[in-house]
Amino acid sequence: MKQDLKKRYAAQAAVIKAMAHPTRLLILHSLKKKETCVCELRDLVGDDISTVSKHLLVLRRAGLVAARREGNWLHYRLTCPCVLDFAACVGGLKGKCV
Amino acid sequence: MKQDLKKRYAAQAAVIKAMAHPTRLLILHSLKKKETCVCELRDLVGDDISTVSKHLLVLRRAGLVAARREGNWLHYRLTCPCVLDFAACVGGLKGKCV
DNA sequence: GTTCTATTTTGCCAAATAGCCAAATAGATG
DNA sequence: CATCTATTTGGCTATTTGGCAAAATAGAAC
Repeated sequence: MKQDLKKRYAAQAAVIKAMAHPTRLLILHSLKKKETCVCELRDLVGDDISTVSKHLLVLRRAGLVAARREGNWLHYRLTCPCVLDFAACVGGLKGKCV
Repeated sequence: MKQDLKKRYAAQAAVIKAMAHPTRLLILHSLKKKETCVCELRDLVGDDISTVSKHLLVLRRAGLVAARREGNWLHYRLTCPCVLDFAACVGGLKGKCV
């Protein structure tokens, strides 16, 4: 495998991996509608808030979300809504393809 | 989180997770060009053939590839080329988005 | 300063993953 | 039948992940 190719696929895989969790997909879809603070996301997801925070860290590191502070709250937002078009494509994969 | 929603995101995440590895992305992109046997993929990837075989199992289970036997060889093919459009979008994520 | 609230970080554990090697399998061919 | 070839499976180890709970942090408000 050529080195530059290897690097490019590693970079792509890192982003895809960040999306590869049900909770994180839920968060991404929720953020598509509007900026949301962590506690609101915790209510939506239902996990411990520290767990939600870790998922947000994963998404932040991948460059998929960013945060904006407003008083005590951190408002998270999607940086690149286009990534969710993909999830829809993937949605009903089985059965549809050859 | 509503149950049906949870299930849908779990199903999507399973497919995305299958794509979330540099070697598997390489394999998928290679298969986009043409059907390929395992030994050819091993040469391309450079890992042990058993490792490549396991990656193919992951992709098969996700419904992303399928195999066709011809003599001694198994020819793998992409079942749903559309999934790769996404990888391109994800490629240069950092820097491009807000 | 202290206190309160939202969020992150740390520590821990169980489960999943990726890789190699060796052994097993499936089909072709002698 | 035995043998060869392509591929898969099983076993092992090292590493990563996801979850909770407790402790730490950052900023607002008193």
